[in-house]
Amino acid sequence: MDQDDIFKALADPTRRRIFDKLSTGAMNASALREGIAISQPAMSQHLSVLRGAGLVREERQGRYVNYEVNPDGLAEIALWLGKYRAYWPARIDALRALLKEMDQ
Amino acid sequence: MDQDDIFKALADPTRRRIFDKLSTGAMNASALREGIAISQPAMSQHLSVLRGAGLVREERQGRYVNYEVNPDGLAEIALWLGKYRAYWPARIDALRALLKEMDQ
DNA sequence: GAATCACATAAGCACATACTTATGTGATTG
DNA sequence: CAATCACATAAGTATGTGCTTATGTGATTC
Repeated sequence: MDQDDIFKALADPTRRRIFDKLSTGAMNASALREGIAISQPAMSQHLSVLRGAGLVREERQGRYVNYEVNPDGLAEIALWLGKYRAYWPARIDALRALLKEMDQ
Repeated sequence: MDQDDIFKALADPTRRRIFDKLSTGAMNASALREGIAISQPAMSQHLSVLRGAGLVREERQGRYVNYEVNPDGLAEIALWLGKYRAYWPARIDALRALLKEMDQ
């Protein structure tokens, strides 16, 4: 779950799409496949990579496996981004607005 | 300069290291090589990828080419991260503190 | 203006990665 | 308990990627 694993995991557009879908709510691997043209093994492999990177968590539920976003992975990216705050100012108003939103 | 280019660019640890070094201040390709065991062509190729992703800008200065961080690339990552703000709360205090710091 | 410097580009190669088909595994169902 | 379901893993393959050596290009220097 280091930065290398995280960036490598997110380098694949399909995995970003899977992660994005998961962000709308926890769901199992079969539900994740709906709307994404991908085979069952491919989905399983992608989820394994996302899990290894700490971007996703899983939980067995009977014969289903429920997946959900793991905030730790996102926090790691936030920390990486934070290192370069000296270069943010120009276009970062949107991000600042989001954080204000969170304060409510 | 889309998200795919950005994440692919950052997926390589050498490129993240180059970007990190550049974040300490603009410098030319030769200066960037110092302290990083990398050939001249390899450096040139990495810089080309970073530039294509919009993470870095270049400017000819005589026979040198000066490189600097391009804030647009970082802003793009911030926007990506912003989509998942619902999952931030747990560990995001550091980021929030950084933004407060910027307000000063 | 010939040599040199800073960097880019070309071509080739070793390795990584994302997919496929086939099969394995643990849990539920009839 | 046999069949089926949800998912994981294995093995093979095609493509991508990061490096190398060799060469090209534009600018400076002597």
